[in-house]
Amino acid sequence: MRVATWNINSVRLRLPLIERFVRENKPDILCLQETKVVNDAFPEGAFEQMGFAHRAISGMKSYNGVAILSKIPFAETGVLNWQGKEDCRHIFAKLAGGPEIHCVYIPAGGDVPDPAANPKFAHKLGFLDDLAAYWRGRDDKAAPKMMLGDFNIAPLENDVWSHKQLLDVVSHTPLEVEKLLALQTAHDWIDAPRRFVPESKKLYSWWSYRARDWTVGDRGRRLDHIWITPSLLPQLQATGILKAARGWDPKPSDHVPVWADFSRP
DNA sequence: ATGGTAGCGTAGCTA
Repeated sequence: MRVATWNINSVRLRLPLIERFVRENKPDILCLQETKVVNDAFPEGAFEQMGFAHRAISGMKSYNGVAILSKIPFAETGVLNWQGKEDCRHIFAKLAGGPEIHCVYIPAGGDVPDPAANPKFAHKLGFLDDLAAYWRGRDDKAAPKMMLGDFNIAPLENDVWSHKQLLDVVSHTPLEVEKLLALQTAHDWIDAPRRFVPESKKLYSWWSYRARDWTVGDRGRRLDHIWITPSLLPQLQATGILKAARGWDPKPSDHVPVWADFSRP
């Protein structure tokens, strides 16, 4: 079973690229963030044709939006809200006879890394606190789950192109990294791609649009993550980050797909 | 220190 996550930055605009990814990489479960479309206008037919007969979507006008597209039936789906906002950032689906899958889009947090001066950064930190409290409060720690998506934080030194130069840049500040690690601890989450790529090696999933040439200097960040519970670790076979998708034509997302393969129990 | 690009939706917000 292959599970993938991709911040697609408009599901409607990026449909041809999604079709290419699905054709070439054959995910069984595809989690999307920043779909940027209300549910009524979500291109369900295109996903049906790609073989995703089971779909959980949560979208709003212009911003955010998450979706789980699946070839495997769901036993249950739901939407979760944090910080008192219904802003379409968290959707989950429990597979029939399989793990629970949480697709999350953590707020980006604006530009100023000070929660007193920047409400968007305060929202990001509060969202992380709420999510950690949710996972700390669940009493079924042993049940297999994964949480994946655009977390908008690159926690490790080699999750960014320059640790020193990004210490004051939202996405890599010590404050939000600390909150992300607290969230990780709250449910014993395992960082799946780092099981295969040592922390000493650079690993990115995002390259800014705001560069003339995204390949110059390889100034990336690992903002997109796949976390799994220890109960799923024995089934984890491989992970990958499809860097080539950053250069796909026409009009790529600034994020690339991250995937993980699991053996079926 | 600033601005750079992208998407939605058609101005300005968010990233």
